[in-house]
Amino acid sequence: MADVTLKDVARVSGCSVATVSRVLAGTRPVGAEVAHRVRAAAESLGYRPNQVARALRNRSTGTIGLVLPQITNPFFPVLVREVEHALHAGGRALLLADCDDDPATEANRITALLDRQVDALLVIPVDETHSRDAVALAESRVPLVMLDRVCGPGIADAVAVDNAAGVGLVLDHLAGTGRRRFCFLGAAGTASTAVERRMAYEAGVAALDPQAPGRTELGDFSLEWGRAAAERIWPARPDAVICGNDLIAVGAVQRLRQLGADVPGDVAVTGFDDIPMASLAEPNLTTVRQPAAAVAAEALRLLDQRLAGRTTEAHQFVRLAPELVVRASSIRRATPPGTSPSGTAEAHLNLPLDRGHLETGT
Amino acid sequence: MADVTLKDVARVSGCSVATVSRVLAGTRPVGAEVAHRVRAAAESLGYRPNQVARALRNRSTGTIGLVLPQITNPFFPVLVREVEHALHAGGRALLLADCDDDPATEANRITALLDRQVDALLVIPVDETHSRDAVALAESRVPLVMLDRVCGPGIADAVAVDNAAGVGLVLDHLAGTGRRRFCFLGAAGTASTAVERRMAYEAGVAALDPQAPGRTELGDFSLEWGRAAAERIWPARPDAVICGNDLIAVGAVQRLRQLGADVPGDVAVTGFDDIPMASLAEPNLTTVRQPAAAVAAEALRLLDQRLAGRTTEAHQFVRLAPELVVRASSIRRATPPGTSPSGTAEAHLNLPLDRGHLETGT
DNA sequence: TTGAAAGCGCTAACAC
DNA sequence: GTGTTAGCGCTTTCAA
Repeated sequence: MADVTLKDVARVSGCSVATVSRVLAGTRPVGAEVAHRVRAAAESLGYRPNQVARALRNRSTGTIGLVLPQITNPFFPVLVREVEHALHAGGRALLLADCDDDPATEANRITALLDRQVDALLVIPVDETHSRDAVALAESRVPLVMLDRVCGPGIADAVAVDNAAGVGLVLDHLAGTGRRRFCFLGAAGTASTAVERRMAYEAGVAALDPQAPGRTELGDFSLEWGRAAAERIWPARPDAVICGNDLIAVGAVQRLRQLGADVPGDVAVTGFDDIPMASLAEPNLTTVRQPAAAVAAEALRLLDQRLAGRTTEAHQFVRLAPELVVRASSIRRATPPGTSPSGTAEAHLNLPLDRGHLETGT
Repeated sequence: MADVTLKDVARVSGCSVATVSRVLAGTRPVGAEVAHRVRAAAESLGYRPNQVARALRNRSTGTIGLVLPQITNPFFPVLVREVEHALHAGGRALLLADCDDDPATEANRITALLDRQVDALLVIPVDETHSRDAVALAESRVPLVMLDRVCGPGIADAVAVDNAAGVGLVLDHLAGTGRRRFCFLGAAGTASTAVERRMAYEAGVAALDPQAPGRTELGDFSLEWGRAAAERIWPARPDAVICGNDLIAVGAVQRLRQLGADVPGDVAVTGFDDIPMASLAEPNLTTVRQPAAAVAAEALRLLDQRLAGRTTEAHQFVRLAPELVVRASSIRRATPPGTSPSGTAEAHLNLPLDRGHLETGT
């Protein structure tokens, strides 16, 4: 039962290892009768090709590495699932590496996977700048595609959601439902998602609310920080809190309510990503959905393209369109409360509601 | 820069591949001067041992497979993280397989990983009965440890939380805070966690509330099902809803509130696992915390023990103690509402509050 | 202490 | 069509 090799199958079926290999791989024509004998022998012996030997010989392990910042970040598991399924469906396997949100760890993980001769790498870079060198180095050794987050331009193929467009959708929606005092709770780091969302917000909000840039808090993509930031921002009495991701938004909603704010009556709160938690928060969170399955599929398509050999072509950067998911956290009630419960009504700006879109397309 | 082999290092340092191998592996004494030359050459060439070749020769890939039901189940990512970090710290790597909660897929994934010559397998079985054969087969080929969930007795080493003890903690807590009409929303399947929690509930609740067994709903470990089940159970006006996991509990709380129930005023709701979402739900969810880090560490300890050779010893089954985390969803308010808001006060049983514990220990 | 050589299991020339 | 054989890159006897 243990460790049946080609040689065993050859002996039992009375032919050479080469013939057996050919039958099993179907790589070259083989006599029908012999082929049958070989297959029968392989079957009865329970032969399973040793993938390590095959990998050494073929210079291909059939293994893809996925390097991500933190598997406990609730947006990533769905991405992992999509990637895993696609890979196994193609007879490949997934080596997973978790970087603990640390670029140094990320560099180590990447070299560890390269040492293991992965055929290609999928990387969600921890940081737009600090991940650059490790990613660039890896890209020179093996096909590599960044997904969800990216670092630097032209460093490798990449697929990500159009974060600017997503923020644009949020601003349109909030402005269109009468919100006028915006603020932003985002991540300070240089993860590309953090940067892009922050920049898009600044660019888009200027026309809507000139004071808004002064009401920006930057920390990290966590729930705890969302709570703390909400506390700092609330005295400015915004009527719309745009958050860099769903975790921040959920934390913000919790704290705002504790502070006596009515969400969405006094203040709308929006997130980004549409993690499972978003639809469970109280109130359900308006957010920007990332097309996770499409991101994974597109990343693998780019990878297969590189693996198929067109390795010299220029790097591709695919941007996928996000989708606004409007839920309770940003919806004006049919019967608005007569008085501003917090007693701090503010002057509102008057601006056209249908401002230009922010989407940048590809 | 690409593909420096032992032979290259040997040539540059002017000695044989055998010597180079010995220097780098430190496996046998080598002349100090030669050793130095070798190391310098390896360094300057950027030599990295090819793990695949090493694996073929050593009959060990340094790779561990982790097979789990669904990475999107929010309890698993933390387990994955712990396992991944422990493995990489030991110079090993993690092959991840996601079974889509399907035993047939699970069997395929397991053989795929075995074909890739994983040194050992960590398995969270999808199902107590349907996963059995595949796990048993795998266990005969390679060291294998089940974690979190188990299947069948004595099929392999296993480490899991003491689910019965956990349910006991919940029952004690609820009974001790005056709850008297219990009901249970659990999973119908034969995942071991589902079975053990269900059985423990039935065994433990009998003495507290003879009618309780009639108020049991069984479905699956999902939020959606938790919502539906809450709707079915509410007409019976329980004052305590014990759920098989946190997802069910969060769903139940949502629907109960929609139905006008006051949680925890009218009815306490408890979960199991303490996933991140539990502390975010409104109200925060009382639940049973699984010691995820300890589960992972213990599983790897058992694995290393097997890998170290004591392969003939009897299977070990380690049970880890859970911890009750009391949060708002089960706490009686300091000032209880004078009237039962739902207007359906029920007769309460009178039972001693300090019933015997359910814990079974190891 | 060092080198030559065998061989892990497989595939692909290259012969016949 | 089929067999023989040379490696893939590494570790480890076995000799020297």
